[in-house]
Amino acid sequence: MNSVFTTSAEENYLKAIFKIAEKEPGVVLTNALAAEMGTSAASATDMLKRLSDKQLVAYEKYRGVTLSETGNRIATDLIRKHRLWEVFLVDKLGFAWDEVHEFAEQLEHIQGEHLSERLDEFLGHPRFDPHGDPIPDAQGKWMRRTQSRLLTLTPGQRGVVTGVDDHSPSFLQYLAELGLSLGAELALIERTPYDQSSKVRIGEREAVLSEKVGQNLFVRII
Amino acid sequence: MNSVFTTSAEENYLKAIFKIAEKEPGVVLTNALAAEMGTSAASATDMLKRLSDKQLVAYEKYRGVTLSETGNRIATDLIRKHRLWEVFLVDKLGFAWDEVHEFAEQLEHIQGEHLSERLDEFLGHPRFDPHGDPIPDAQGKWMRRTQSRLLTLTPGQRGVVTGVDDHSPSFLQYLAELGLSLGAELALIERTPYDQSSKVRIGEREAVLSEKVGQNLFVRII
DNA sequence: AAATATTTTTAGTCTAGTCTAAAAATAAAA
DNA sequence: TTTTATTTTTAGACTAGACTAAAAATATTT
Repeated sequence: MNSVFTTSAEENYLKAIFKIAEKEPGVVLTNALAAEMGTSAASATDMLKRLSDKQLVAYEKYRGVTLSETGNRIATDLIRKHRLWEVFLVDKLGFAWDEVHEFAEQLEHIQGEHLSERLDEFLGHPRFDPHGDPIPDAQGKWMRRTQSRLLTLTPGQRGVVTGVDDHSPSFLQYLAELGLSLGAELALIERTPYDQSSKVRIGEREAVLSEKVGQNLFVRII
Repeated sequence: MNSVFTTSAEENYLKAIFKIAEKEPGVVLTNALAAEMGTSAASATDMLKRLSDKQLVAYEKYRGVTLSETGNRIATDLIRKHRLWEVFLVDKLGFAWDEVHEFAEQLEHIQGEHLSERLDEFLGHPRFDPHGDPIPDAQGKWMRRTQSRLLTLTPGQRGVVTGVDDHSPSFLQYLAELGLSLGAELALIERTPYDQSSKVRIGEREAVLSEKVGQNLFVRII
């Protein structure tokens, strides 16, 4: 349906623009894009010209870039495929949630008719990936959800883990060791004013979580 | 385990060399390789130098090329992954046997630890792909099988469809319409001496199959 | 064995995507 | 508002993988 041929490199830039604009709405600057991609600003400028020629972005020299309608659609579809493949890798192949990103990074670029529809169907139309991130539907619509950072809980409140804001394998592994996978329940016992660390109960166990963890862990308050 | 980084382009050449050598054992000539790859002889020569530098092939100017131990291992592993993904696409995602080649052609290049082991496990260690081609095991060992071309049957003999020697979508679709999927039974009623066409019974139906079909359809005689 | 045909390699060019260094534009400070 | 700092773009070069045209090597005929 999308009629524009895109290379993997172009697709990765589109995703990066989407990701930056998601956190910081508005125009995306060349340097921010280069940093996100881990390349030089010169390379980013080069690519922005290509993407602009293909009408995938609105780009004004020195002023920054935004995704076009088509560019947005492609980026959304990539994220959809990335997250569907992650569900496949975890639910069906049995990988841990910290092992799947690199695979999905490759799998999201697989081209062809009906692949994501069939995959989505096979997986039972999952709405969230193994890290709790929402999976846009086939029309590119996003599921909205109310979740809070652990840091915003007050002592006595309880929550269910719904997602993370840091996808690094080390953080994900640490959480898994603590028993804090998606769906796990925790209760905030107290917060230390000095360093904003959170003492929590996880099932039978107690643990002290740093401010950094409190910042990067999402829960639904129950 | 393989420690040699290979690009998708290099991998496709290794597969092509393997494929040619499989049909016509011995040294593979540059022109044959170029034809198989759909490129020019100059491009093939270029790539042979690269593959030779990486010790993936034994290449002698003007004399042709053979796969090294490592090259053979990589090609075998690609075929393994290709065929495992085809099983996934047909058995799990519900694609038809004529729709999966292009997807698998991309999926076979996905890199990462343990992916094919996990996929193989998930699929129940299949020994043949949806076209009846054998899937080498994790050690690169091939399953050998006794099968005959339909053309070699004599009237009265019965067989089970075990594979095809032509993977084109049009042939595969035609077979599917005839009810000749993998595992289907047929009986040879008669063979016309004039054009070597085969009149067969498939369940309740009868069909006349051309010499070309008889040449490209494998059966196990029962 | 010489002439001709075929195959293969070399030489030179192209594109996508990367880089560094230098130039130009914009933003911030004096 | 002029100077300084920062950001962005341009210029030029590199690599992988492709191409065409020409040259060289091998194979086939006569």
